Amino acid sequence: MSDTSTATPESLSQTLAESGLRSTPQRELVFNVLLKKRDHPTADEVFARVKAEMPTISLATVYNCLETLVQCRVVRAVNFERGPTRYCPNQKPHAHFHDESTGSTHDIDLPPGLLDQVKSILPDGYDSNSVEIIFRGKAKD
Amino acid sequence: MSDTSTATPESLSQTLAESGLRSTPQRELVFNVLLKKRDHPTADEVFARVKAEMPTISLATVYNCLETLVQCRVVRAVNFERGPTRYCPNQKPHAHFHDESTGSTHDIDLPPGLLDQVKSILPDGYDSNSVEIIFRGKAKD
DNA sequence: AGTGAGATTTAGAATAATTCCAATAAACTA
DNA sequence: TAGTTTATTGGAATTATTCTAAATCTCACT
Ligand SMILES: [Mn+2]
Ligand SMILES: [Mn+2]
Ligand SMILES: [Zn+2]
Ligand SMILES: [Zn+2]
Repeated sequence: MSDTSTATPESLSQTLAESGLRSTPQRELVFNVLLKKRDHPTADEVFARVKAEMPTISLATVYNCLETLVQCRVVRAVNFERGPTRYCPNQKPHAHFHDESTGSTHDIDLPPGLLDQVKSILPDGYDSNSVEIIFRGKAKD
Repeated sequence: MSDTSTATPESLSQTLAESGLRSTPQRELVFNVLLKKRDHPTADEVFARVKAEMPTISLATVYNCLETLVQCRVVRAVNFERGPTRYCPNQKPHAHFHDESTGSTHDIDLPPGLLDQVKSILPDGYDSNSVEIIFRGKAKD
């Protein structure tokens, strides 16, 4: 059973190509680091993880790569409070749960139809192409 | 018919007092400016509007007042993308619609029960005390 | 009314995250 | 392989916000 929720490493170079962008070791590594530990890291955290494998990479490049991955829609940028942007490789539509006691962020699967249901509250004249749902609270564990 | 969705100017000093804080001309004015034009201004925008009436106020004070109003829960801080925090005096539970073509933000009323319905998707062990819903798209007008 | 304690405001310095820039390097194309 | 375009890099610049320390204000108490 293959995971359709995220692009696989092999498919990244294809996705990049489809956008007229090149596959580079930096882009591949940044993406792999996001896939490996899905804790919604900041750019700085991605930088630290990536540097362990590619010590010469620069922070500017990490920002560039993340931006590129977001443009290609293989990664989502998440902002739920002032503070560094966080990055998420989960391609499946999902909500975010921000645990206020630990500071950690969890993905919450959405039951089919929920997004449409939520979109249906929009008055006439509002045409939405994306819905973001953010929970805040405390999670067991 | 009184508007129960936002605190009235008179009630602010009471709300402040309940939190052990003082009512000051700066706090009152910052709050009134938010009530007067509900376009989710940034701190800088609030500063500009407030300065028109109180030319000696400082930006630091505007930040301080906004922070105070958020603590007292008479104002909501809104962050849906990297970029300056925006401030909203609508106390009623509501969603935000971010119009990508104009950059403007609209409040969307929530039908009763919707928040509970959305909260009900949370798996066991997740205890949420707030839900935020953000739409992105284009609005007529 | 006068005094002192604590709260608030203020200007400017400091910080954090991100973006910009101009030079180098790498990748693709012909 | 030469030429062209795209990507990476380190450092400077920018933006939004927070911090700091001094001045001012408010309130409670006399
Ligand atoms: Mn970051
Ligand atoms: Mn601002
Ligand atoms: Zn996520
Ligand atoms: Zn609002």
